[in-house]
Amino acid sequence: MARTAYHHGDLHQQAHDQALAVLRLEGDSAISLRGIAKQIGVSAPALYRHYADRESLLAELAISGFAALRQQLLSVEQHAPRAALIGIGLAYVAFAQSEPNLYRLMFGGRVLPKGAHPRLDQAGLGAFNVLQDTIARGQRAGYLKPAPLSLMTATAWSLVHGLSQLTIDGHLPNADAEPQLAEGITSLLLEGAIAHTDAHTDNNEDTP
Amino acid sequence: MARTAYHHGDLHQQAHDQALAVLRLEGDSAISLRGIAKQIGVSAPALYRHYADRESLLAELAISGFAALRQQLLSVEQHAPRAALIGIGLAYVAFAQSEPNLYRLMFGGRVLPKGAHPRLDQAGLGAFNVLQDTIARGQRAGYLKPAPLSLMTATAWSLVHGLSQLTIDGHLPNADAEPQLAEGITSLLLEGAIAHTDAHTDNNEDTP
DNA sequence: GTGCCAATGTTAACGCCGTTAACTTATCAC
DNA sequence: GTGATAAGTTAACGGCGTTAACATTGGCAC
Repeated sequence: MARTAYHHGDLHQQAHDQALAVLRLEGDSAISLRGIAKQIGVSAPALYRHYADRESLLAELAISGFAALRQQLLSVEQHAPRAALIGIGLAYVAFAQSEPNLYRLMFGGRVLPKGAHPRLDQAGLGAFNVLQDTIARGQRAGYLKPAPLSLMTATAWSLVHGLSQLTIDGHLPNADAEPQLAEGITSLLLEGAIAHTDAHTDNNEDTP
Repeated sequence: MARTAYHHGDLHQQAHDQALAVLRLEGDSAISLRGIAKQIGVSAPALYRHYADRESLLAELAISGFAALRQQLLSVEQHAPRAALIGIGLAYVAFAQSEPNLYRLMFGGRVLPKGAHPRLDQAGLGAFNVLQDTIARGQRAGYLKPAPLSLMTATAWSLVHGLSQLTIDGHLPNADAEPQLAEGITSLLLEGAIAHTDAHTDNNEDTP
């Protein structure tokens, strides 16, 4: 069976793209199968040949979102431990801010109760692992204290996820100095996470 | 106009309670005005005498959620700075875990785009201020370093909010040791936030 | 080439939803 | 009592997800 052009063409991909466009502009609640079908120029039940239901389409959007997040995190320079850790935090928050509606879908928790969609869980782990690997590298380099890896990863992820969510929803009152905020927050956490080897125990900022 | 019993009774409050019950059991997307009206024993348009639309009902649920969160945070013992800070973090996460669907509604971001509902924003600030006051107290006591208050508050809030969201959605892989996790995370951040006065630079736990 | 099968599309319909319009009823002020 | 008004009613519109039943088309066996 050809995947290039059949009755209509690659309806699967077109529906995915159209749904992503609606998501970006109006959020996931504005995604309707009937609306997508109409804008593609196809009948609504045709979508059910490619997606089991509306939730499956949203899950696929979230999966591609996690893949994109993973790629953005993988592109962070990994030479200097401190720069890598701060860089990955900034990259994470930057992704959420560049795709707020997609990020809300990925972590909204309303769709797909976490164990229902194996591919979605795996995609989330793929992004999570990049963060964990960076922290493990910082530990092996002796930059981070040898606390349990799971604890440090959970802490770092909680921080960047919380900051992402709060900023894209406008909850932080003084979000004006936002880039400095992300860096300042990451640095503040790092000061509690670095190994105190009599080298950098105090305010050791490397920002101009 | 009496507020005790009219045609039906206190429909406003009953609708609120019924919606909250549905929210707790099935999440906000399961809240339908028709369903609530039917279970109360009233006609669906009757609800429009008390709520402008479905979003207003959800906003009111979120407002009462923020009030409940504020009360829970206010009940934290405020004597010792470190105990107060860890206690408020644990209380915050405990609230999210005890009311996951309500917490998702409060911070979901899909409903009420942040500036649309003034009472909702004010309720959020009410909870936020308790956290900020605790941090300010810790600074005045000399326990926390004199970094900008907005930065420290944003960091703390990001951390507890992120941890709450990740745990209630089951994203943290090893959430088995969850109470220890919340405390360990809070302590880890604190080690970067406390003032290093040659008094408690290392692992200075005050828990049994 | 022909014929069949499975994949992919169509229209019609069901039941639910939010919301509005038009109307009815009960309570309070006087 | 008698309006005015708040609080309820039924009827209806349009949109939604989803399913059933039917139609079409591409590709493969022969």
